[in-house]
Amino acid sequence: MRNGAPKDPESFHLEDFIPYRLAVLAKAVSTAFAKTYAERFGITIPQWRVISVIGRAPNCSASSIVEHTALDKVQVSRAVAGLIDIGHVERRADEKDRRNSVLNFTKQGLDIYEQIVPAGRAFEERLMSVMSSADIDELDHLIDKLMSQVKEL
Amino acid sequence: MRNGAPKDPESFHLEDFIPYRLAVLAKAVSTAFAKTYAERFGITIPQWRVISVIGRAPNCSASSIVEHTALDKVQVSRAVAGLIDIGHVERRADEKDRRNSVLNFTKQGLDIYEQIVPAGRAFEERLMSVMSSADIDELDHLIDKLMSQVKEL
DNA sequence: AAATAATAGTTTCAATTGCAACTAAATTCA
DNA sequence: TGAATTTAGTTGCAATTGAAACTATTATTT
Repeated sequence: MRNGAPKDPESFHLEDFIPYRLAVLAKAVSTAFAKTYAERFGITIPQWRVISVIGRAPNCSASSIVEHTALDKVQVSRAVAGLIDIGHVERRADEKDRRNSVLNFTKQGLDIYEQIVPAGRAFEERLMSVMSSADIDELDHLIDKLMSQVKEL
Repeated sequence: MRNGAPKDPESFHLEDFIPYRLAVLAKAVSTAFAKTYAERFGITIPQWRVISVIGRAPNCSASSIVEHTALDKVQVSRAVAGLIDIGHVERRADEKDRRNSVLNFTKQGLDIYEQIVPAGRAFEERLMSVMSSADIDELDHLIDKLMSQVKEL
């Protein structure tokens, strides 16, 4: 085919279209992962992300969670509220700036965190077990590259 | 570190976690892509998928759309209903089996389809423009591999 | 042939989400 | 200082989504 020639619309295959393929893959991965903790720990995907950030950065604020989770402030607010409801997280006000919340695990929340992180690692390991370490490096690299490019569009 | 030694939960970085990275990337790509057609054509992501299938397979049924779009039958039903509402698609009953619908573009819908496919290709091209063709092959291969693996979990 | 089950697709209702408006606290500006 | 602005986070409301029940039609069983 001549270079740059228009292609027939009919020759467009959704299943080969990268945005579609990425969406389907990401959804399948998220769903499979959520199944490993949803019933077991009674938390949602946003709550999982929030827990992982509080674990790394105790005493953090809701806005620092926003920065580290690709969740917006409404999603974080609701995820945190849910975690407080079920007794995994406690919130106090920052005495230096009372607009900021200071978030930490309860004893129970810490316990969940310590189970959840190994479970996440185990899931990732099973997911990646079919890939060589060169594949994994390549995947990381491609995700980074696509992520920067999509921000340019 | 000793092989297989337990890692500190604190050393878990969400931003390096493949399921998270895939979810964030896929969402960014879908959102960026949707922006290129949402206002311009007034359609949603599921409707985009439905249009692309009807274009390839005129006279198709809703269930064949389900098979080709990773949408469930409720999503397809609603997407098709919306496309009928805005005059892009028409539905008749299959005379051989009146449970099946037979879906086709209206004249207007065909017109949209013929604009939308090149727009999709152009988006994909811009997205992939930073990647070598070896990268693209690798990406396709990695997506396939992950997709098969996730089904096993 | 009548009853039963299966298939295609739709609808209902509850839960989730997303946006905009809101409250409260801190900061800047006049 | 006091008024206006900005920042942190929450809430209300409308739109979207998801699961289960439902309708209509065809296929199967007895």
